[in-house]
Amino acid sequence: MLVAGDIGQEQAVLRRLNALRRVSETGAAAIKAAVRERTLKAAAGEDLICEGDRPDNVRIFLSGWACRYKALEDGRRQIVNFVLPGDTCDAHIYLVSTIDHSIATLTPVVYCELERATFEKLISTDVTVAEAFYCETLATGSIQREWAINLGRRDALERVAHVICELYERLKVVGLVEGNSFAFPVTQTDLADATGLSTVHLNRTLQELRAAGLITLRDRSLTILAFQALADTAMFNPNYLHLDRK
Amino acid sequence: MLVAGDIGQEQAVLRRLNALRRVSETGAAAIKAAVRERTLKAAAGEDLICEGDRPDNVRIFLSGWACRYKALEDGRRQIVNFVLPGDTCDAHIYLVSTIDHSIATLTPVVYCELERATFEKLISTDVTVAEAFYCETLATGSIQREWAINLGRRDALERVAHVICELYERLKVVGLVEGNSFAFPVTQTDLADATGLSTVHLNRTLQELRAAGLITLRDRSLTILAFQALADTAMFNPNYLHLDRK
DNA sequence: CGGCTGATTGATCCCGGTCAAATGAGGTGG
DNA sequence: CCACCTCATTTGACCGGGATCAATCAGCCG
Repeated sequence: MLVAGDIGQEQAVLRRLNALRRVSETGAAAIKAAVRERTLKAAAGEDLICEGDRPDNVRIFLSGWACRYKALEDGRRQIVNFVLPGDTCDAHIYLVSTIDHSIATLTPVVYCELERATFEKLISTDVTVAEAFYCETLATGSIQREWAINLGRRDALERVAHVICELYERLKVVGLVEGNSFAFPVTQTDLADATGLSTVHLNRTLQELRAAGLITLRDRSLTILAFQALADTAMFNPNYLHLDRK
Repeated sequence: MLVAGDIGQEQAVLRRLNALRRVSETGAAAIKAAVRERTLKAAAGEDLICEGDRPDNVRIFLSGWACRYKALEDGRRQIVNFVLPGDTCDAHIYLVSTIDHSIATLTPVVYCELERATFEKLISTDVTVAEAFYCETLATGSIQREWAINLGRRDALERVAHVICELYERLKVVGLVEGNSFAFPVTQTDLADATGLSTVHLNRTLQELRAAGLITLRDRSLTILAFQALADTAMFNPNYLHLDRK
């Protein structure tokens, strides 16, 4: 139920890229064509690529959730970012010799892979396409910086609230928020790994957010009951997402 | 004393870019020429650009240290990265509409600013130049991800050790390590903000590293007494820096 | 029904934060 | 040369947020 129908899935990609930087008509057509060329599926809980691998293709996610993560030798794990429908993973990644993090699916996903030549052809067709993908890279970097302050300087309640606000904004751009609710297929273990908390404390923090009347979370569906209050407790400022929606 | 002589400062830039991805002869010449075009100086403790500003130029640092940081309304601050000689800040940044973080100098610095047109001309002269700057962007993103796991999943001792290992490797590439020592012009307050610790605890952690015989730090000079032991306690793996030195 | 995964709760502990003060190293003006 | 100020480092005492350990519970599947 998290995977939308196969037709029109490229809409998420266009919505996301257009929110970052407007793409021309011809550019949009080229993206659609490229995306349709090689569409793949993966089940939940699969590693699409692992730290240490040689980089291969650029991946564009059409539906479902994934995450980027890094692990320490002793098993500690940090999710460094979520990958949502419409997100592009690592444009130009083929320029480096090894991958520095892993990407795992959290749900069944539909995505497309573009080989280097295909991707380079795509961005050379139209300067607005090249710029949009560049903005995607810049925005991903910006999110990563925000996560640094989230992990380094916010306390547990602020941290969890912040991640929820971010996901809400990012999902809204690609049309996956209805009212103030969205599918939230993330395990508490995953959310703990994303916020740098233990699962026990994450659970208690979620309960605190619920008790404060800020969110509802059950059956993998999250509802924000009071967005502004949630954003205030998180000190959330959406600028860093670079989604210039009017 | 932290600012090297004005002649040949572009060496750091070339050394760094070449470590990321080899640049052609003509590309190197173009970079040198562009860097010489507009060289600026700034004192220690200045903000070169602030969160919320409109992006202006691409900056390439020739000497001195700076940092990128983000701050919360209540004054909490997180340094999200250090900027070292040879580093380029935000290639293509002019594509987004507002800057999401600030850059402050930690020492007097010499850097150059390239306007959009100049930068675009530079990367269009030679594909190896464009690719090298792309790799710089990718490497910066990779470092940011490593910092996420550092802040989220390593304890104080591991964290501080890790940052030191990273700085050692990055400085070595640009020739700023002599033996196992390098200039370390970072205040304990700054280092605390980089590691997400309080200054008090950072101080105690440094003492622990000293007591373990891993480092020496005085008069703004840091010596690594036992690199492998330090890397082991940090669980440091340099792959994420993407410095493919032989 | 048994087994599995994920959510929840309780009890205890400790890493690292906070508060407060002392020490030291320039830097400056009289 | 000294008094004084500022900024960085260091130390001591105490506290609390969040980790850890250990069950229990709930839903789902074969």
